[in-house]
Amino acid sequence: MVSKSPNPSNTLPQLGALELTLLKALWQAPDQSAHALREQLLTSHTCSLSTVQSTLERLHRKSLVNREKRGHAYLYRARMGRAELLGKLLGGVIGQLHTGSLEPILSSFVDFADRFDDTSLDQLDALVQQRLTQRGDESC
Amino acid sequence: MVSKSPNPSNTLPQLGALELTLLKALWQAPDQSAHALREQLLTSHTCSLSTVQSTLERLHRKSLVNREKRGHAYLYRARMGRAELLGKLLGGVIGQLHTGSLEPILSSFVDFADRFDDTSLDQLDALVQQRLTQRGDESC
DNA sequence: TCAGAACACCGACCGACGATCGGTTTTTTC
DNA sequence: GAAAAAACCGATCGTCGGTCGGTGTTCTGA
Repeated sequence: MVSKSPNPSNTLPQLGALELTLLKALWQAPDQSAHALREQLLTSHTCSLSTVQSTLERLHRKSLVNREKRGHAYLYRARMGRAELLGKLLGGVIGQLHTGSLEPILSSFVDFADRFDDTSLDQLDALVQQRLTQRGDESC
Repeated sequence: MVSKSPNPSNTLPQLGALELTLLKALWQAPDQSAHALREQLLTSHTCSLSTVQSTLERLHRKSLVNREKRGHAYLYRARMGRAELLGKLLGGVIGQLHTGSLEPILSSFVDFADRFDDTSLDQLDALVQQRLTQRGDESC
């Protein structure tokens, strides 16, 4: 097991810059080798193959990517989608600051959405309505 | 030297456990001294006064608390409310994973809210409606 | 079959950061 | 002026992400 309990469940491990870059690359094109990923990054970020491998290894330990041996190389693939990871990270941040009541959280988020652009509140409204309808269907 | 040159603007500084604890204490009762804060923490977390002071100093450097000299001691006060900080942190996480389009973000959040408990979607709906109405008022 | 290429694997180092503390200096206060 | 209290100044420790080189293992093609 990897736990070692360094984390009192207080904070979730931060994602580093390269980790994030690799995840994004894997979302764009799954099942890539370390070699391919490094090639793909060369325009924006140059580093050795070892670095890419180590970082992928770390992502694997964090259960953020799966890998499968193809020949003698690994093919990596993101374990969860962008939206799912975002949900997890949001949950982590919220967990740090929650008061028990959900209202301040929702309020903060509506606030955030409202500041984003002019149409975001309407989009949010639409999504909520859609979800409410959907829920109504399921419960009957 | 204290180095500085903090963030490559990639990730926002993580809040540590003690930092968070102190922040929460300051939200509950503003304008407290390091001494008072330490006293208040003794039940859950014992550490020296120096530790509390250093941590408050760090929060001050991060512009998360203001302080004012009262006698020979500082009185600390959170610079932003819980909801505001939460908004900032949400923005940070979202900034790491945004695709340009807002929709996946909103979707992730609705998803998160829906899983939280049975009433959260309705609460969210109410908040959105309220905000929409409010916005309509302002624009006229 | 065998040599070289490609890759995983291991360990090391660095810089940043949060937590922690002790010693020293400054400020209050009696 | 002396004692108490607090700020101030490092110093240490553990974790983490990024970085790399060396070594061993596995393919692959001539």
